[in-house]
Amino acid sequence: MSQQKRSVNESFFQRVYEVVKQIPPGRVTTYGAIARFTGSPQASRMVGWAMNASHSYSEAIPAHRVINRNGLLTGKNHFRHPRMMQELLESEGIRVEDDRVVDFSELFWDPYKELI
DNA sequence: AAGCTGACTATGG
DNA sequence: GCCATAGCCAGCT
Repeated sequence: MSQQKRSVNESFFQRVYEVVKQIPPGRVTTYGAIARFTGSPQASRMVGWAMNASHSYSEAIPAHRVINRNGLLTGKNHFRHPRMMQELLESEGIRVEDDRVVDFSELFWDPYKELI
């Protein structure tokens, strides 16, 4: 029973990680898009929570490629250094101005379209 | 144990 | 176009 419940929880986090891991370098996506793709359209907060928990995950999760729907780097404060998120993005060729991804709509990576 | 919080988002005024 | 509200749900107090 409890094992079943745990597997459900793992499934949600697992799915989030699986999606995030497949974001190509130089592209970004949103919490909402991942939440929709993982089956809980309104659970975008949980996606952020999953990113917070991604530290204890065995594999590296490119959490810096997950931003909010406005293209803002809302999660930067949760990195080891607040500027790390922007630096990682810029190292992939993404321009960031004032905590916002430039040309966000063009760089947006939609799991539904790209992942099928 | 019940309630608050939060790396969000959509909607309504 | 900004502010308030509500839905979501795991973890923390």
